[in-house]
Amino acid sequence: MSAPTKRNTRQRRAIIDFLKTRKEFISAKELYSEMEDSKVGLSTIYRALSDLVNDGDLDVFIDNDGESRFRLCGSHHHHHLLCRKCGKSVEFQAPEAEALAERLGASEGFSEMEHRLEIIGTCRECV
Amino acid sequence: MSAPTKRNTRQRRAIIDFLKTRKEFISAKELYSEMEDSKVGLSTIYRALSDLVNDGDLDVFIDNDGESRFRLCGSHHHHHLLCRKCGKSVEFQAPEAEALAERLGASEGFSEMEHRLEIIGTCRECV
DNA sequence: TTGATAACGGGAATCATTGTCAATAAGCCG
DNA sequence: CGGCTTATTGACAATGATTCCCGTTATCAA
Repeated sequence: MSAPTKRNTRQRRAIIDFLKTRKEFISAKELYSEMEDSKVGLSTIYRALSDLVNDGDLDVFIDNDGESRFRLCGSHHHHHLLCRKCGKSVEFQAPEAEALAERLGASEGFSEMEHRLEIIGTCRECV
Repeated sequence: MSAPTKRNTRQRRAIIDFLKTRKEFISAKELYSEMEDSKVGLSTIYRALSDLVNDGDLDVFIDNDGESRFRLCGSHHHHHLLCRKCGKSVEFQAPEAEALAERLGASEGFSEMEHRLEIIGTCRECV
């Protein structure tokens, strides 16, 4: 799955290793600062992330601030339930949502579906 | 649904009127150039779009270039299926999603649920 | 009509991302 | 083990969408 044409550099290894330890989505900048000990340049991080996305090894989505966030594929897909007042968030799996996405997309002739489901509510403490 | 605190200015009317004639999603810049004759400043367009989104009158999504694209909402709550390559979008209703959000939220002690579901895929033409 | 102030607009500022290019280091061959 | 070729790196500049700033203008309640 990884492209065979890329060289196996210290920087690229460091980035992949870091991503393996990381469950949640992370932005390029965050990766840069959390990896500062590894001495990897920001440009290199952007390039590596872009390559990994093209190779299908990373999931991406663009958040509400227009910033891309990345995560290694293959961790379990989940969604967020979050409180509109305190921001507390709970992760959950929703197999129904996976199926729904697949079915609805296919019915319109779409393929390779991804989806995002976000539920916003008021939590017990904030009512 | 529109906020009552906003003034009814020529510019805001022009933007809303333009959007009413427009079925597809449009970016702020495109709106700006297509509305040249109306002499509305770019800052004003960004502000108006942002207000309309906050009031729930506009749908937005961020395309693959990180650019926001806007369109007047229909009256019913709905979700979007969109093509990751050409940006074509299809609206759909998903009563299952409403029920899912309600049930999952309640099971964690949340109330007054809202939700957003977005399905991204590759459309027939872009495969 | 008038006064308070929300909205405007043009340009500067911001910030994520991409481009540039000289220096560096993988991977290969002998 | 060296030396060679060339992909990769990284510091910095450039880009481009969006937001900020602030003096001016327009709305609207009184």
